[in-house]
Amino acid sequence: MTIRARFAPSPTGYLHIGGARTALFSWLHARKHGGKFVLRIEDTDLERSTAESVNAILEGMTWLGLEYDEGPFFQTHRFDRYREVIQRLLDEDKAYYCYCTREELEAMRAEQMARKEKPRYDGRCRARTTPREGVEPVVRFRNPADGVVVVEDLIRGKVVFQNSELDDLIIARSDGSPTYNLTVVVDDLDMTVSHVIRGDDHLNNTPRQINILRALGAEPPVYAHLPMILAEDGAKLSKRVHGESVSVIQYREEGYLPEALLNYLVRLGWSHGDQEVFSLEEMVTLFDIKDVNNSASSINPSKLLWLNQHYIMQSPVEHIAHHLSYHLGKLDIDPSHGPDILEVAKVQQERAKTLVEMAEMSSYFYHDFAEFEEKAAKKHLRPVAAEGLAKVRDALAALEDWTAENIYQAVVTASETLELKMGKVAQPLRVAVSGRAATPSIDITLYLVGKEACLRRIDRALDYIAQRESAA
RNA sequence: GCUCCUAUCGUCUAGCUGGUCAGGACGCCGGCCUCUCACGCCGGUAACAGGGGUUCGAGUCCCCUUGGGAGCGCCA
Repeated sequence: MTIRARFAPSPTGYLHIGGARTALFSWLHARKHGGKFVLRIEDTDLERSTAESVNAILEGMTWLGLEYDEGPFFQTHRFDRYREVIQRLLDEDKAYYCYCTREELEAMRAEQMARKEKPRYDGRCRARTTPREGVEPVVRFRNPADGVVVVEDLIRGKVVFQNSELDDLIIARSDGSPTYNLTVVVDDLDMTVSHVIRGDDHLNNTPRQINILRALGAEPPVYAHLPMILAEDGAKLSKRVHGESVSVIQYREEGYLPEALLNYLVRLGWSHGDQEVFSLEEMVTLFDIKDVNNSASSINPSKLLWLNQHYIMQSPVEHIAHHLSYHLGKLDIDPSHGPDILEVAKVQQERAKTLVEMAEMSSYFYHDFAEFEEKAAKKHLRPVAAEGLAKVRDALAALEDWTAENIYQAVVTASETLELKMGKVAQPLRVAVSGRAATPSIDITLYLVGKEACLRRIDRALDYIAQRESAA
């Protein structure tokens, strides 16, 4: 049997972190077994589905690199097929028309709740043979009244449901459109899906789907229900309370590498001994859906950040430069004017936790900064620093070859002649040239900023100190 | 309310068929390195939800309680 897994999001928003992990696990399962990964868009809810959401999901999948072998299939394109199946169930008396109005159903539920019973359809239209005037009927599936449904879940093990707990669910609305539980079953069947890997929240739907499947004379696929991903505060992830931080694309905008997010996600509910870092290839070979945990996990932003930094450090510099260029662009910086972006990326690789941070801390390489960081200037651009600064300035101005090595020598020589520790000269110099107290090593920093800009900025710092002195 | 799922450091987790000083990672704290920041290195912090069983022995198996989550829609 060839393995066929699928990811079936409904396009009612962007691709969120939980959906991304579900997609990843399903994708990994398919890849590991040399199977196929199918993408299906569950857009039968015409009210809430949007084309923008479809695009956002596809964009998210592409950015993560979770390419699909088939699809995207749209359920809205398959209505004829669903109608056919519904008709067949009706013909075989495995489904029936229900003429209850929404009001009646609501009243029934309210009564049941009042009696502390589980709200469920009581089957009052099961035996009805005549239509009701003025009511467009829905179609209900005739669920077996007794016996049990056993879900053999790859993650949960055997889960048993009593048929008596299940009611006759609606498979077609009064306008004839099919509902979720019907479309899922038909699609998984038609698309010969062998493994349904999805969120835990669907576990309770599974016995209903199995019953429909059996009524259709089919055998159920293999199920694997993934534990939920909770927000940092342990609450359910929601756009309303957690904002954009649940959107995959938002992570891209905030300077995360897709491989870091993927690595972070794969460790949520899954592990392989003590290993923390996994390349995509390793995930594919090491991942086993059976090893997935069964309890929910909360997302931990600081660990994601750590992984992101790890990947920024480990990646080839070209790869980082490519991403850095995107984020510099967002800051209105054109990296073609200024130092080689490869060199910038190289020196910043181990200092930035995100690419956004890297872009921000690299801006002074490309243009003069507006003003000195207040704290840095206060601490380092003091009158006592003026002499050292002036001395280095002259030494730097005299340099014929603007190389990191020569710059380093100039700084060392200046501090030695003044009998100062190197830091006493380097720190003011750093602030003068970059506007801030933390940069790559002083020689590289000056080298990348360039001779002309360095001298100009040192003069500016000297003016600043003089002004400060006269003000005092 | 009913049904289902679930429970190891703050967080992610290891702990296969019962015997470990309950391990790793992130974070946090301290130290080293050092021109700053960061990296790196060294060290520290911190957990088996509670209660019953089974057993010579339970984080591990069973039951109960409590906590958390999901579902109970003409949403998916």
